[in-house]
Amino acid sequence: MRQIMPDGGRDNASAARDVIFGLIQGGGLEADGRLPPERDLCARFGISRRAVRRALDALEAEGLVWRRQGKGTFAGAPPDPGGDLAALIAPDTDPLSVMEARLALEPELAALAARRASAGHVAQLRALADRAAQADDGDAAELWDGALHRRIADIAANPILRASFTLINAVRAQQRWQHERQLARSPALVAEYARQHAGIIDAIHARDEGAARSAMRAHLTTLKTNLERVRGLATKDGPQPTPIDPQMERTQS
Amino acid sequence: MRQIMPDGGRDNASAARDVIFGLIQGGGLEADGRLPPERDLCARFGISRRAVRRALDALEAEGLVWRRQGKGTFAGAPPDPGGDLAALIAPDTDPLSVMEARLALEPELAALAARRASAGHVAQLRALADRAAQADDGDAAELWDGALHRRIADIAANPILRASFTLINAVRAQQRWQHERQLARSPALVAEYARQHAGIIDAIHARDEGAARSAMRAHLTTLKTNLERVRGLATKDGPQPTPIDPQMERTQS
DNA sequence: GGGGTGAACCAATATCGGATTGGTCACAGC
DNA sequence: GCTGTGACCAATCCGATATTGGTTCACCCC
Repeated sequence: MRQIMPDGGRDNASAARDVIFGLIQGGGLEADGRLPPERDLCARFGISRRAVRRALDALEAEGLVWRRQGKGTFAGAPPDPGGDLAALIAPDTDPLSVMEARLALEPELAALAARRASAGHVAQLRALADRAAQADDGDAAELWDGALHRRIADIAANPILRASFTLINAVRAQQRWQHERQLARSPALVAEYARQHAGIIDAIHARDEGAARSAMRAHLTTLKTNLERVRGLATKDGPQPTPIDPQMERTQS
Repeated sequence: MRQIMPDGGRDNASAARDVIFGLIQGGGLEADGRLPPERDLCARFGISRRAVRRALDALEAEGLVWRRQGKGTFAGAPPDPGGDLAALIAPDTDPLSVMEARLALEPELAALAARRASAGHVAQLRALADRAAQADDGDAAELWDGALHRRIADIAANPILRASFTLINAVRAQQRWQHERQLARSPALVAEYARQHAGIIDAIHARDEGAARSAMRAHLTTLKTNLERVRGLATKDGPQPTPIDPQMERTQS
């Protein structure tokens, strides 16, 4: 069998696309998502390299694979340039350091957003806050809450702080402690967060940098307190700022 | 002459430290800041490798060099793990956004440092501040100033904020505007900076988080003002610093 | 001519082995 | 005790070679 289809051209490429797509979804490839070299696929399917490349072009256009010269073709999304940094520092982090970082960054982002937000921006923020408030489960609430905070970071329009904020999110997404975060999202708290969101957005709308900063700080402090209460069943000694020691996490829990 | 000092031990290490320090400041090393391998230094000074390593330990503790197994010993700050990230966002940055980011981050880092600094840490900071104050040229001053700020970030002991701070430094090192930074380092200003450094360190020593935050903010505000003045001279049309976004810079406040 | 095939070539990456370099340890000497 | 010495380990670099995606070209077939 030299060819998938008895006769050439576009039919070969299209058929190859489907077969390769099956490979991807069927899991018939390396653990890292790598799929065979183009030349191997040529031989396997008995078609020209051009047809294989056309098939891969299609899959790439669909966002199903990504390719790198000299490296190979891989299934899934291309790797995130900043993700490796997050993975690098993630082992040294804990919920406290994340909240510290958010408390350092986000109030300033809110202040900058207050300085630079347009009317359209404010409307976008209100829409996001509404969705967060009306979300009926914790997952949805967290999704919209995250989108709101991210939008504020966007409006602040500082590339460096934006990248730092993204880094925090990447660390958070590195997910451990997801469970605690979920617990800190009871309906009563979601209502409280909604009020605080409104306050932040009002301050941004009023172009009041100081108020935006304070409101964001208060919001994050509330979040931090609730997070500590949920997981603080272990560390009972109050508001002690807790050293960032690797071993602190392994006690009692 | 087999030894720097006729008789061994700590004297050799200490003398070697000074000679190597001269190498660093005298610029007698490769363009990338690399200094000779430890074994070469042994041969050159006629002392044991242990003594050389002790000398390098001291320099490393001072933050003047960094070492990597298999790679070498280098003068200056350790390389940014997120350097590629910095290169990615560098095109979108300008001196204003850098100072914004520093103003957002470093006051919080100073506050955390005040919370967590040990007596030894404070001593290190004072030593670095002294060197910065006594530096006789702008390059040296910037070297020691950078080391001081970096050490504060280290003492803050928050991995995420540390990474963000490193990101800022990477963007700054991406160097354009080096010239402006140089101009903002006149002797009179260096003296002013020295006073402010002392104030920051005093606050850290006193464990006064609020004072440390304020002092750092004041210091950076001074820096920003001077930088803007220098830049204002270069671009005659006032401090208008290339808006990041068409609609953002209009508020004029 | 348009589309396809095959082959060659290019550029980026991986891989492998040997050399280099910082990190560490055991032992001897004072 | 501390210091010097040597040896070894682990991470890194360097060069040569192979692999891989990207590109171009001549050629063929409807």
